[in-house]
Amino acid sequence: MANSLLTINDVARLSKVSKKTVSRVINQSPEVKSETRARVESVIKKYGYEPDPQARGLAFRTSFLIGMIYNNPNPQYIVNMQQGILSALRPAGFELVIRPIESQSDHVVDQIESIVKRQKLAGVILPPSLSEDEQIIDLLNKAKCPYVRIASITLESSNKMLVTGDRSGAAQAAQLLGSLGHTRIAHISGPNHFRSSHERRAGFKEALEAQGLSLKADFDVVSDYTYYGGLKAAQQLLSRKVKPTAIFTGNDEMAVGVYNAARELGFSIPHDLSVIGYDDSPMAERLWPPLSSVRLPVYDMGQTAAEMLLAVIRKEKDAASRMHDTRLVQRNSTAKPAT
Amino acid sequence: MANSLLTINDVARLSKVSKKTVSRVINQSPEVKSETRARVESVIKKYGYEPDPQARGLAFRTSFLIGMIYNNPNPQYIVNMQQGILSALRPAGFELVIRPIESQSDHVVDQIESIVKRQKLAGVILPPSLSEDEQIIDLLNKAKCPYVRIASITLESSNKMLVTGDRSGAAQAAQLLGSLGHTRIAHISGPNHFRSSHERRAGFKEALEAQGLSLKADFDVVSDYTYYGGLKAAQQLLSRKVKPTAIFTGNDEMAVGVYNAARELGFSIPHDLSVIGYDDSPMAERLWPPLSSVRLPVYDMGQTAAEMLLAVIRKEKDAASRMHDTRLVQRNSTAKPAT
DNA sequence: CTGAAAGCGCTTACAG
DNA sequence: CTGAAAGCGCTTACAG
Repeated sequence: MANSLLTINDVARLSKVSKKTVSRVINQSPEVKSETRARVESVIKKYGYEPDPQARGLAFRTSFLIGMIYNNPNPQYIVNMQQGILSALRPAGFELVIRPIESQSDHVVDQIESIVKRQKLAGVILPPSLSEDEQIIDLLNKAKCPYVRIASITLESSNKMLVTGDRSGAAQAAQLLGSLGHTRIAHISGPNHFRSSHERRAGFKEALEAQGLSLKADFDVVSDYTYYGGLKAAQQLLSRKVKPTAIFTGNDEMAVGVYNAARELGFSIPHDLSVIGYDDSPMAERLWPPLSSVRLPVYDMGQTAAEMLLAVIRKEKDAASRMHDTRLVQRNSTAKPAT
Repeated sequence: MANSLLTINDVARLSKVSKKTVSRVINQSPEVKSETRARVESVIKKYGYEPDPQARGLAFRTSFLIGMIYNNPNPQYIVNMQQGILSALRPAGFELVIRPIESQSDHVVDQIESIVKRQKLAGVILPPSLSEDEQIIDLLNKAKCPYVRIASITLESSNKMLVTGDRSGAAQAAQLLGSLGHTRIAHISGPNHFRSSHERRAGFKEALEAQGLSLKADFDVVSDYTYYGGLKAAQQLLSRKVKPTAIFTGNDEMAVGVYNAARELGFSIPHDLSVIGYDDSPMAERLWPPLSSVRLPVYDMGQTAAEMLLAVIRKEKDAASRMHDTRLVQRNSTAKPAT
C-alpha cells in the first residue's frame, strides 16, 4: 500500500545512507554501488516510498505534468486520445492536464503561454488542428517546452511529429468505390484551413485517378466538418441534374448529414447512393445502414505521441518521427451503382 | 505578458518589502496596510508575476491540482463535464488532472489512493457511477482529501453532493406520453447497480401513476445502457403479442437500439411507436426522426461541482448541496398511438 | 562511489 | 502591520 508520509530523509535514515544517495537511486544514476542501491531499493519498496513530484519539480525547475491542448470538437476523439496518452504517461509517473481551447478566442497563444510557464509543463501534446499553428510552436520553442504535434502531414522534420496517414484511408475509400463500378463520385470535405481536409481529398483524388477515374470539380465540394454542413452539401449534390452515385465525406458527422439528405430526397442507401465516412465514430455502426468509414487509430496515436514526448523529454537520441495508418472499415453503406 | 522568471524575492525587492509581505498579498491576508498592498500589487501587475504553484504547494503541503476520476463511458458526457469543471477551476488557478478508470480493474481504490496521495490532490470530483462507491469515499475521507460527488440522489447530507434531478426529466417523459394517450408504455432501463437506473425508472413510474397509468412489470425491462442492450430489449418487446406503443429508455444509446429494432421489425417511428431517450446526446438530433430526449445539463453540472469543491477547499461555511434539473427536449419521435 | 552544504520558491511559526 | 529564520522534500554544485 502506497504511503506517502515517508520522505527522502526517512528512506536515507532507514537505508543508512545520505539523502543524496537515495536521490541517486530514485533518478537511476549509474554511479551507485549495486549493493547500496539494492539496500535503498528494498527500503523504498518495503515502505512504499514515492518521491514527492512537487518537490522534485521545484528542484528540477520543471514539473511532471504533461499538457494536452486541443481545439478538436469531436468528443470521441478527445476521450480516446486522452486514454491513449495516459496509458503511456502513467507508468512514467507523469500526469495529464487538459486544456480545451475555444478556437474563436483571441488569446490562444497567451493562454497557452500562461499554462506552459506557470505550471512549468514537462511537455505538451498538440492534436490537430492546433498542431498546425506555427505561432504556438514558436512559443513552445522559445519557452524550451518539449512537444509532440499530431498532424496529417509532416510539418517539421524532427522527432516531434506524429504523422497520421490520412491519405491511405481515403485512398482505400476511392478504391472500393472504383471497384464497385462508380464513376459519378463526389467528395464533401472539411474546411480548407484544416490540413486533414486537404490530405483526405488528395488521397481520395489520387486513388481515383490511379483507377482512371476522376474527382470532378463539380463533385468536389468544400464544407465544414459539421452535420449541417454535410446535410446542406448533400441536398445540393442530390438535387443536381447529374447526381453522384457515391459520396465520400471527410468525417462521419458530415456522412450523417448525407444520410438524412438522402432520406429526405428519397434516395436509398446503398442502393441509390453509396456513402463512406471518415473517423469510424460510434455513430457509424449505429446508423442504418451501418456506415463504412475510415478508422483513425486515435488511442494508439495518443499512446505513441506520449511515448515520443517522453523520449524528447529524456533527450533520447534515437527518437524519430512515427506514423500511424488508417484503414477503411467496411459496413453496409456501399453497393454497385444502380444505373 | 506573463513572465514567470520573476520570483517572490524579486517582487519583494521591487516593492521594498519582505517576501513574507508579498506572500500575504498573494494569499489575500487582511493584515496588510492598504498602501503596502497597493504597492505590491502594482509591482505584481507590472511585471506579470505569478507565484509558482509547485513551490506554494510544497509549502502548503497540498497541490493546486483537482482530479476528475470517472468510469463513465459516454465521451460527450466526459468532455462536457471536463469543460464545465475547467470553466470554474481556471479563474481560481487550479488545474485539472484526469483519471479514467476501467471499472473492471480490480485495484480501483488503490489506483485512486495512489494519485490522491502522490499528487497531494487539492480535491476530487466524482461523476456517477464512481460517485456511488463508498469505498472510494472512505479512502478520500481518511486521506482528508476534499471531494464533490455527482449523483442522481443524495448519498450523504453535506456540501459534498451535487444532485442531478434525474426523476424530474423522466417524469416529463411520462407526462408527454400520457398526454398523447398512450397506455401500453414500456421502459428500458440501465443496469440495477446504477443509481440513475433506479431514479429514472422511479420518476417515470410515479408520473405515470399520477396520471392513472402504470408501468406494468412486463413492460419494465432491465438492460445495460448499451446500444446492443437497447436493440435486444426492443426486439423482444416488439415481438410480443401485446406490444407497447411507446418506449422510454434510460439513455440515448439504448434509444438508438430501439430505433433500429423498430426499423428491422417494420415499425415506423413515431406513427407505430413513440420513443423518448435520456441524455440528449448529439446523436439524438441526428437520428431520423429526431429523438426527443431528456437533457442533463452536464457542462453546468461540472461547473457547479467545481465551484462547490472550491468552497469545500476554502472551508466556506455557507456552502451547501446543490441540484441541477433535467428537462425533456421535444423533437419528433413521439405521436399519438396509432390504435 | 558517497556526502554536507546550499538552493529551488514558496509558507509557517515566531517575534516585534 | 511587518520581517528574519526555519522548513516543505527534493536536487545541484562541489568535495572527497
